[in-house]
Amino acid sequence: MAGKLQPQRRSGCPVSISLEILGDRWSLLIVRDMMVRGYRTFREFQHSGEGIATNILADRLHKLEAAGILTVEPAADDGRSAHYRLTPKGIALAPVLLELLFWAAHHEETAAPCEFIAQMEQNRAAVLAETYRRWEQRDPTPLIPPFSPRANPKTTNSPKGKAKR
Amino acid sequence: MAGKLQPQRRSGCPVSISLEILGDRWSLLIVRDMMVRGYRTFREFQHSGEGIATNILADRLHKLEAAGILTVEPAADDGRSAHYRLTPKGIALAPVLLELLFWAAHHEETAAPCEFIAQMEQNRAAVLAETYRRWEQRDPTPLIPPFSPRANPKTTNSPKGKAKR
DNA sequence: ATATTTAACTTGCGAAATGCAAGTGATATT
DNA sequence: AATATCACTTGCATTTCGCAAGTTAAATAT
Repeated sequence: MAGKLQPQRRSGCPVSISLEILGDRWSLLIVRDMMVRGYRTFREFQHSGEGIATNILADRLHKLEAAGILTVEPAADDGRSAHYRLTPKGIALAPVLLELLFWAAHHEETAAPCEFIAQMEQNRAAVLAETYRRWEQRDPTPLIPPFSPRANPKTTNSPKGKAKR
Repeated sequence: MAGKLQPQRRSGCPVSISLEILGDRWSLLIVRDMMVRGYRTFREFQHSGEGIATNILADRLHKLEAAGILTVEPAADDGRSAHYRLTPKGIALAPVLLELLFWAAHHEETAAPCEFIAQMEQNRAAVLAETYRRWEQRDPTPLIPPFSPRANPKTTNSPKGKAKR
């Protein structure tokens, strides 16, 4: 509800502005989940592997919505659930995510197979086109399977804890 | 001196790893200063417009060095000063910065002239090649002039304050 | 019809990061 | 010899983060 508007920018530099909106450890990860994995619900983000806390997740979803990067609407089939979706402004982050992917794949030890990365790098345009198609057609099948399936077993409010009382 | 090694990764996803290293409001801005403006000294980063606090700047420079993104060496001509320089891993962030630049230029109100942006988008490869050449040859002339020259007049430890006593 | 789950949050709280102003020490300049 | 500059560091108040637990409404099971 609180449509908090940005108080002021520290400069007019586009890079600086990007970082004011997206410069934290979680925002782009949520965008990744929506973009390449087809995630749409709070629950899916929560269990996507990196173990984001629920309060932080709620906060980031609000901020991304306020920034015009995603929208929310109640799920048609389940009154409890909501569906988050990238806006055109949100899906336009695809090239940024792709370059971050390539950079880390080359310079850090990641779970991404080199061969797979090389293939994507040679077909950059096709990968982006397919990403865009999936978004346009609301195709929720994952573009890329999650690397390293069981990365962080511990999750806040683990369903394992079976509500003691 | 404290070469602090990353304790552990939250997942093997390259995007996630990128964000663990670069996911804050300042790190990529320092990389931008080095890459496109040719900045090399603490002082230049400090006065680059966005008003980073000196303790944060020192911290980020250490972390970027620890991550292998930049190196430091004492300045040849001035014993007080140090020169920071991007490593190959650091200059490889050029495509990421470029995409962040394009994204904000299209979707936010920035100080970047549309015409200028359009030209860069059409010559992406050339822009990257020139960026790389400048780095390789240690050419410090700015690739892009700072947008919005006088953005944030207030700076920590402003030199205006003329050391009262 | 009632009890139990489930989805999506919110709240409380200690720990860590951030931002600001001032201070320090080693050069360099006047 | 005195002063200015560079690259930090320190102290401290404020903000954000991360974790665990609690809440509300809607769906499902009994």
